[in-house]
Amino acid sequence: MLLGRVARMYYEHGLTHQEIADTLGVSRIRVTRLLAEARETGVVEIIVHVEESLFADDERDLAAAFGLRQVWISPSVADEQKAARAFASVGAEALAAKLEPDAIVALGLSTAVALVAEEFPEQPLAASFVPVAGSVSGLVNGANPHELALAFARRTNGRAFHLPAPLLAASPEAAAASLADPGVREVLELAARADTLVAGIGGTARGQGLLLSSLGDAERERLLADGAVGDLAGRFFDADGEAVHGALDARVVGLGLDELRAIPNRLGIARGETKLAALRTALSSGLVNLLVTDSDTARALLAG
Amino acid sequence: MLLGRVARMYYEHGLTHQEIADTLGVSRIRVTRLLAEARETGVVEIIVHVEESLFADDERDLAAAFGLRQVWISPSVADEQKAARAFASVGAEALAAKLEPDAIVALGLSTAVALVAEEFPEQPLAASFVPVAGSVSGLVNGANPHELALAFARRTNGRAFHLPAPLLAASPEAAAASLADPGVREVLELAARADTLVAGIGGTARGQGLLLSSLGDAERERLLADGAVGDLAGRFFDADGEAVHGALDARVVGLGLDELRAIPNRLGIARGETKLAALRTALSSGLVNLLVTDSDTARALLAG
DNA sequence: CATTCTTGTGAACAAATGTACACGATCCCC
DNA sequence: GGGGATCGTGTACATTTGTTCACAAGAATG
Repeated sequence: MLLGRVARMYYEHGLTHQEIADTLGVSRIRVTRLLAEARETGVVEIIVHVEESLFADDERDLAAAFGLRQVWISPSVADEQKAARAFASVGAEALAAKLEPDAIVALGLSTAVALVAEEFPEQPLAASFVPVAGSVSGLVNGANPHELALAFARRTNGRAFHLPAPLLAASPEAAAASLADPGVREVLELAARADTLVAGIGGTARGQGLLLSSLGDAERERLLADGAVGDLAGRFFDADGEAVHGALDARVVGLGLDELRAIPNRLGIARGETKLAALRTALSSGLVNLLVTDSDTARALLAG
Repeated sequence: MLLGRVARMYYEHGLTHQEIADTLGVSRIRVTRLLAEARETGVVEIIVHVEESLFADDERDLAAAFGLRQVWISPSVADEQKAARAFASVGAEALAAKLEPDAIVALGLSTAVALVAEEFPEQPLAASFVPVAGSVSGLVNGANPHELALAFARRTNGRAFHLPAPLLAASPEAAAASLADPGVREVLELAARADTLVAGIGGTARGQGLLLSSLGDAERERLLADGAVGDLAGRFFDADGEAVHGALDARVVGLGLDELRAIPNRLGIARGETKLAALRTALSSGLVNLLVTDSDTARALLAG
């Protein structure tokens, strides 16, 4: 149990890596790595005894300003990688707080939610994770709803459902055919009965989000012309938070905006300047009633 | 609650001091200090989940070799200050493990025990701490039995007893007079009924320990001539672990060696090459049955 | 009111920690 | 048995952390 000895020498007796290496007859670098391992595996547990959250003020203000049930804010830092991880871990905390055992969780496709899945603590919850829309083809590094469901299910010892359909069908007819499939119907009906929705909120800037980047410029222009300001789980909405019905919308295989809105807990996960407009609308129109964002975005929302 | 925010940003989100300083608008150095404070005050708690102790093998071997009930070993490091603190904290752990609520603890004078007192965790035990011998005059930085008792009592919300007498009286007659004092008698009788004795073990090298260093060279030579190899709580013993009766012994105001030996838990706290001979005798003759030492001393004892 | 002490601060430096890279061993899959 | 991937390792370096020092503001003391 070298790991444990090293961990105790370091954390309980305050020896340096070098001193530990000397007494144990191993290299310093090995001690460094053992300590990292000890932290990762939970042999070393670090607890911060603070009830209040990091940005309690802003969280309260934001909830009040937009009539949200609860808000979680992660610290913004220059280092994008760190900011992303912090954001994801706050997202995981938020979801964990809202999740009861045996809950049904509806998942929108989103890279943000994918990161949350990676940070989600391992705990037996026996929840069901259900995609609200089909999958994107090609390489999308784990952001497909189905993969999200799998990742969450693995961590919570829960069940993952698969929606065997594309997010965007080739034509409205193809979408209708997909929706008529009993397997697809069944899963979407389950998603519609979810207790909690977890979804990213997308903006309309070029290349934003998985859905938009899979479209051509022409289709994007069309969306903007129809008044789209952002999307929630693959469904675009306008400045009033109402669905943008059109050629694109008819090709999406997934729950509609009204069905999403009928889910009691709707956790929106988004940050960044490019998402501001979409966020404002989604928040003020009640598309989501729970929010995870970062401190910069929070301040921008409060300032606006 | 700046402290808590800093602690969470650092330990939960992994930001660096500098990043935290930037987001919070304070200097980096201040963040460093807040984090140190958070650890000290217990806002941040670090737990190492390891059952087995650091030197489990040596502890078992040492206990077997000398017929001890239990042994605790602290890591030896080159940095003397760190080694001393590690030693003290292991000593504190050992004592804490043996201490039941309302226990009576007899305390020998010893700088080692003084360090243990400083590291002793704050916990309500309501124990009684009783000196087994009188006090040394002059500046002895907290190692006087009386001060030890106070330090322990403060940390455990317990009671400290005072033995109003010198450790070493000017003459055997003066010692006898001290011992005849009802206040002194009472406290010593209480000490004799203690559940646990905590004492350092002294060697006979020049300048060693509080008692020896207060003696002249002539008296020291006399002791050696009488066969003394070390002392326990102010009482010198010979190679058989038997009391060295003589001029010096008659001047000590405190429990005798036989009275000390009658205490059920006898925790000896000592480390270092200069203590080896005294330790060997104390251990093999059963003067103590519980031992706290460091890994170097432990190995030397096992090798010998 | 002057003055001593304490307390808190940051700059500059020293020390400790973490990371990128290169090397060698081992395991696996053909 | 030959590549090729993977793992564990240490060196050299970059980054982060902690410590020392000097200074300034405020509190306690004369």
